[in-house]
Amino acid sequence: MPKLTFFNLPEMKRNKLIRAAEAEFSRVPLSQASISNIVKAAEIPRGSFYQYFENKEDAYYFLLEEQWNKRQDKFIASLNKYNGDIFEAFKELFQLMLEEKKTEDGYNFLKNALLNVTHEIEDVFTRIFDEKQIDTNRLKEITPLINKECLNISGEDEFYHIIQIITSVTFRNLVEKYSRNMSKEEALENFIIEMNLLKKGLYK
Amino acid sequence: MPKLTFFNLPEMKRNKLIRAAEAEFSRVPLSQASISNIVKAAEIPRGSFYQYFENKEDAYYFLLEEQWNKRQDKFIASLNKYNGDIFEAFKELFQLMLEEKKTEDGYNFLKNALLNVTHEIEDVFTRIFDEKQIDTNRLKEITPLINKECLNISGEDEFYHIIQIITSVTFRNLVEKYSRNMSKEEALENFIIEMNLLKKGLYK
DNA sequence: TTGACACATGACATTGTGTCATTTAAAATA
DNA sequence: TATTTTAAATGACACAATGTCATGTGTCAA
Repeated sequence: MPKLTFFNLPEMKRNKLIRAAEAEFSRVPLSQASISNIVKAAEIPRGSFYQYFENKEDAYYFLLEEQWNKRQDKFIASLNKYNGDIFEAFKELFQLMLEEKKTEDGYNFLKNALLNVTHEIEDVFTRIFDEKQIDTNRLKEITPLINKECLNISGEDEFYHIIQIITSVTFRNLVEKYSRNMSKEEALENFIIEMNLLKKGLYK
Repeated sequence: MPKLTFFNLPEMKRNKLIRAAEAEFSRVPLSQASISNIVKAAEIPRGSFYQYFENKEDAYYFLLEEQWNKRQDKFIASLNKYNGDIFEAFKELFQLMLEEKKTEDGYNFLKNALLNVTHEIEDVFTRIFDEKQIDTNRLKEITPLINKECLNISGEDEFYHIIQIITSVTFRNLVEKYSRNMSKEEALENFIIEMNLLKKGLYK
């Protein structure tokens, strides 16, 4: 997390810094991003950056989580909207991710994140469902919303694995969309085919 | 690919360099690995490294592909062994990957690869199945081996997606094994649960 | 013997990181 | 208001890494 001094910053200065960091992380993936570029764009001295953040990663994950939290909320809203149909909720989340326009700031930020998913980055995306991360998952909110009637599960344990499966497939479809520069329509079509396969089972 | 001079190197010198590179890429993930460390361990001058490789990445992907090709061969052998049962073949591949001992050189190399899967790295692991990569996929070998009788598919198109699904789930199980430091047994158990869910379908 | 060529070498310019002693500003206290 | 204390800002610096390039070395064919 950023240090206290960051949050105490006057809004204008903080926003300028955030925009500068976003621009740098949109230009190149985390590992190639440079603090020097960020401070140059934000017009702050190098030492100040370290007054606000531990390091590059600290700034990056702050931005990534901020972006992602918004979508988590929308996902939970979708679950409500579709009476707990988890497939429909994932489909809506997937579509939401496709909406990002190439011209918008967020597009390249997201693209760089997805094409360079370290385990830590994937964690940010999936921790909402992660049994093991008690403090950041939102299973208590999600689980009761879900309509388990239509899911083909025997025990509570299997439910967790179902989420894991849907998540990995959704995630890979998203990565592929960006790596292959697919159109919205093409990406959605592939996604739906795979979701239907998941539903009906791969085996006779 | 490494340059010609690399392959012309006397075997001893080349092996020493390979071992040095492997050691460095086992120590830290690609983005943090340093050429300086490699040349120090290999006892070659810095300029020589650039005589042999384009850069760090060039050396890395050479080693990664070398390691992975061996396992691809074993995967195809498994497919034969189980009369084209793709689930059994994937299970054997998964088990093979679990066999890596913590003490062995390969363990940390693999771990660093899996916990920092950029799109390029994932490509190395999955290109054997990739329709779009005509020169490196091995679908011509694999497809005829597969027993499609027991697969729940309507068209040829769906077959490709089935592979995609199994691959993503297998891959994530592998990543999780390393990120959570799971035992061989625990990892295998989870993997089997998810493969069975895939077979029977997630939906009633 | 000489010239051509491939390869080897390490110093160098450049770019980046994280730290720290010092300065500046703001807030608390007398 | 004057003084002290605390927090924040600043940029020079030490260190590490990258990729290049001018120069050196050795081999082989003419």
